[in-house]
Amino acid sequence: MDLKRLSKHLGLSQTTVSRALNGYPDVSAATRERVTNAAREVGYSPNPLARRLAKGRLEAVGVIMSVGVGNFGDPFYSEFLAGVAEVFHQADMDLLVVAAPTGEEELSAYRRMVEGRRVDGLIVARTRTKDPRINYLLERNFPFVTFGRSGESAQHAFLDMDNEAGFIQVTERLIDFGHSRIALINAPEDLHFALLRRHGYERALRDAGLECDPELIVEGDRGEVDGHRLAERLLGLDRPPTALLCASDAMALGAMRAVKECGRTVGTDVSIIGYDDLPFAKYTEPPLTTLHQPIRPAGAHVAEMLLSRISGSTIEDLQDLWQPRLIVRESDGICHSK
Amino acid sequence: MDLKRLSKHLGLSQTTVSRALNGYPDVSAATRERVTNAAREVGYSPNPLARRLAKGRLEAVGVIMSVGVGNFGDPFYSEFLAGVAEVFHQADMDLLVVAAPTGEEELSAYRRMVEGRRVDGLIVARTRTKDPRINYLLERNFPFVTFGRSGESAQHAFLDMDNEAGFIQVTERLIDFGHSRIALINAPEDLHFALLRRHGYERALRDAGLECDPELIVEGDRGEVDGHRLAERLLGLDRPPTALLCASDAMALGAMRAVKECGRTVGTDVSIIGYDDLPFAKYTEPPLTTLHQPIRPAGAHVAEMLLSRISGSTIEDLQDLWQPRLIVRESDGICHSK
DNA sequence: TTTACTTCTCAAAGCGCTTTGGGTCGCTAA
DNA sequence: TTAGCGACCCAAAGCGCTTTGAGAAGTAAA
Repeated sequence: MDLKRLSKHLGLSQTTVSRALNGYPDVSAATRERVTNAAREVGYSPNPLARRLAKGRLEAVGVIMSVGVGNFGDPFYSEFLAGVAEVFHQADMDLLVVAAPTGEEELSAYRRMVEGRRVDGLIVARTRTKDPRINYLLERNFPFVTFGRSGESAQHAFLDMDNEAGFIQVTERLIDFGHSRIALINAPEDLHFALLRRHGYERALRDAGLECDPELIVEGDRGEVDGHRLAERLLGLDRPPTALLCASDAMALGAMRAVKECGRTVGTDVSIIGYDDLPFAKYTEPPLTTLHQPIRPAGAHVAEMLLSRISGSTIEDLQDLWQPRLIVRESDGICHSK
Repeated sequence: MDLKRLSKHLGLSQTTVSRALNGYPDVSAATRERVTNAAREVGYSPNPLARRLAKGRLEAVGVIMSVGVGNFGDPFYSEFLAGVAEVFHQADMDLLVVAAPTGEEELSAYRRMVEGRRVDGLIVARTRTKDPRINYLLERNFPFVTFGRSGESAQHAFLDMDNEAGFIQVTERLIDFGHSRIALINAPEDLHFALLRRHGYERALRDAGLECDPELIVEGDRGEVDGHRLAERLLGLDRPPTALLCASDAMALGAMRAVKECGRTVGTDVSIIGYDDLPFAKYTEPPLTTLHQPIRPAGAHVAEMLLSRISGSTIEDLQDLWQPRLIVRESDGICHSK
């Protein structure tokens, strides 16, 4: 059923029916009522394509997942998208998602979205310090908000976890436990959050007057596997660390294995702290101390920010920092080495 | 830049330019060349809205994630969507995703998609035996393909893992190890795959002439938590099981904890087998024996199936069953109880 | 020279909405 | 009585494409 037939059926013009349905004030209450009822009865709903074409708004937003090869098990997007999707659904906006591997192809996916006029705005996650996607969007002056800051954060809307504060907190915790050789098993530092985490780590170390041994800072991107590999290497050092700060629970899990394999015990001999608070973290042995971040709510919040960005809010009002929450379990503790 | 301006610029009609760009045979090679070049130069790309409106095709498909509360950490959709999204991106189709909790609201999300003419087809995952979404789509005769079978599988396109075969295999494996009291910690059985897994389990038991004790079949839906709770209960039975077959790695992880808590050791005293082969499964203690299913490729395949369904393929040609792959690690073994 | 095709191009009619820019009608105020 | 003003309603012009139905030009056959 389309507008034409509906209006014919009602003996009214398309104009009037359209305006009645869209809440314009220049139609009488009686007419509006009649129209609304009829519309409901015959199950009329406007063709969104036609509506959008006429209005010149897309009523759609997009998110481009940057997928790696085989980083299965990363629950991030599941949760994040759930939050995002729900908000846009409420707002009657379409959410387009595409998956592209980081790199040239990724950028072309962005171009397709903006130059192909498919969406009114974009969400970008997994931000990098030097992020070509952000530069691109900035220079096209296209509405977007990021989850995570970047090198250009001042110029765009974002929600981010306060990674620096989080890592200051956990590093201080380890220092308080008496650890002085604390290693950082970080994510690749082109990811901006990883950089900030290192800053937090170094800052806490410096503030406590501790040496900041570059040998103790390593990075990798393959979760458990790299966590294991890197921890192994660290523990083999002449002066091995007594605590391992990991950029993710997955890495922490790999690190745990490495610790056990060289005959020491996690929590007493060497402390481990993760990040993410994945459900399995409660069930590792020992249960993993970690930092919690509410991904789903974050997704929802980013979505809301984009909505208000699109409707004209200024960037300054759209820059939020959330605090991660420390979840104390049993994988860390007092330093027993001399 | 729009068609009108481009064609004016070229001194041609919109018709010709349009047809040149869309590969119609009735335009001379020279003209086509001229048009294509000009289009590239000025960066022309057709407005998808207008195109779709004119063609009467939406060039979009949708997937509705059924999100529960707080089932964070479920990497399923991350992987699945990555596969799906990539295929549709290649095919130049938009992928719409919405998230809705199971129930009435979920169904209305489906209605919005089909009656609101937003997509040409849908993908439905996490199918249930009696699945109102499937019934709805069936009765509207709307193109869709599911990941997972349902009570109505005969009537729709699907890709599914052969859950029954998978569970026959692992159950037989445990039987071969000498286990006779094997428990099944299942997902809620309204999820069709859970039902099929039980069938496989029961079938293997019967074929081996073993008793099929209903006391040993339990279900839950909260991953680690329920795995732990249910295993605890099972181990407290008068005649406790010596093997726990779990519907997911998450549950298996919870179950492992329960086993250890009551002082027995996983793999020798009680065998545990999971399902999913999440990355952490390699790093549990002991490493978890499990069934692997390739989610990302599955997503991609489902997407391709939908594409061919939309372009007219018959349902019979679109019903595939993939075999899960057994990953043997160390959480199961010979039964040592008398 | 016609006739009959090809080959290439185009004007115009949609697709299903929204919006602009008037109208018409009945009332009040002058 | 008439101008002026709300309150309602409508015809028509887009939005930016695709597609239909035909026309013009050139070529080959008769």
